[in-house]
Amino acid sequence: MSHQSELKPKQKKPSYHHGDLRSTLLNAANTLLKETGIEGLSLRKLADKVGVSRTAPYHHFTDKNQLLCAIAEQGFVHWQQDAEFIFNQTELTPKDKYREFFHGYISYAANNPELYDLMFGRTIWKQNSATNELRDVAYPSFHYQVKMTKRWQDQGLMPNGEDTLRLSQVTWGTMHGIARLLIDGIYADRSHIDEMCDCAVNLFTQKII
Amino acid sequence: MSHQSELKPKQKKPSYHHGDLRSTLLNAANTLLKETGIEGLSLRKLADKVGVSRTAPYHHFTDKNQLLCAIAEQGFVHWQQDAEFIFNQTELTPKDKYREFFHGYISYAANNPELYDLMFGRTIWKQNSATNELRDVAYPSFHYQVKMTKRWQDQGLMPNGEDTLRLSQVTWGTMHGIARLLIDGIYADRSHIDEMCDCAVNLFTQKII
DNA sequence: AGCATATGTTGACGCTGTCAAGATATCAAA
DNA sequence: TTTGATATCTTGACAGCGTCAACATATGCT
Repeated sequence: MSHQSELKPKQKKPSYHHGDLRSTLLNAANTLLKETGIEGLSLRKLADKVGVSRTAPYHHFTDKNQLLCAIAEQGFVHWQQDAEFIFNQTELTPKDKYREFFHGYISYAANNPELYDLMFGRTIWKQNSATNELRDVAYPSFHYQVKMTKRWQDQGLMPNGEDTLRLSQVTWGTMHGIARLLIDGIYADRSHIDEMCDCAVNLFTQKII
Repeated sequence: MSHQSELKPKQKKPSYHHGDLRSTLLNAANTLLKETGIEGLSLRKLADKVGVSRTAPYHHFTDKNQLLCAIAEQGFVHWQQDAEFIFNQTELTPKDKYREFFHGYISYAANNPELYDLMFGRTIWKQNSATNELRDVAYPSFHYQVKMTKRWQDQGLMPNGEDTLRLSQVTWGTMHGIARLLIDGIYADRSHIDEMCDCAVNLFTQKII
């Protein structure tokens, strides 16, 4: 109560109401997530860090789950932007674009392990706990990947004989699997990222191009 | 105290000491894991189910983590046996063997989602929380996979140009990724398992064989 | 001005993992 | 066979967690 003034920097007059608690919580949650991982992220610590009482967040997120979904939502937006930026590079050959995309995906995961874990992990997706808002952002990202796979097939970069959806699931599965092996530290090391990516790209793309 | 006799079936005389608590706990934990997942598996529920007090398990496992590692350990033993059984099938061609192995891996994951999640998930591996006993069982399983990849290369089934370790990481990554997508219900459905596996096998194996 | 609503607070509950201290059984040595 | 060490199991306690209920205060509309 008395120490609140110190903890709300951008507020001229310390007031009972925070004013911008939702986004402040989201930002702090992102930081806390990076530092301590999903397991270490508790609503109480978060509220404490922001300087509000433990139950204040419940006026902005019905659930801990909703908070996690909101963080993941932001992650998907960024991720989608990154992907589109690469696909819009006009000076790259299709193969180089795909290689870039593959490396970018793995790098994103390796550089934001906890966020990746949240976005693509079981905490959210298992047991249908993803919010509708999250689905609305995430599903188009998934579809976008399928669309690009179709294009790669049309361009002759990837085998035309395979069903597009299956091929997309397999190539995405590969990126996802490598990302997870790296993040979880299972028999894969960060120093091998480039070699692993190149190896995968070689396997998936036709020799001709 | 008075109800203990009912809860220890294979014990003639109900006694203060359980007699075989460690393995009883492991069995019950496996069941509980299947039913409720890692998140739902608590030491207290487990102890209650077995009919002992909440802290009794601590005389057999220093930690919840140690219990989880012990369960995963059993999983790896079974998993390794399954893999070896396939590799020892003499009447199959190398490609069919590989296909069988791939399908087997994914099926194992799909049929034992919670166990797979424990064996290959971040709960255990992240932050170096795996016990030495678990490593002693798991690492050889990983190496075995590399050994088999080398053989597939020698047989001309997989491209010889790629580094064996990288190739092994990529193919395993693919299986792991597909397994995770299935388990976590992310844009992959159980009904597509066979098609996805076949697609991946096609991509990884040479057309000639 | 007054009232509904949004947003903040403390108190409480049951769940969790785990430590400490005490109870009881088992086993080896005297 | 008695004794004492050790293994095993017990209850009590603590802090941390998510979350509900009840209450307090600020904001905004009529």
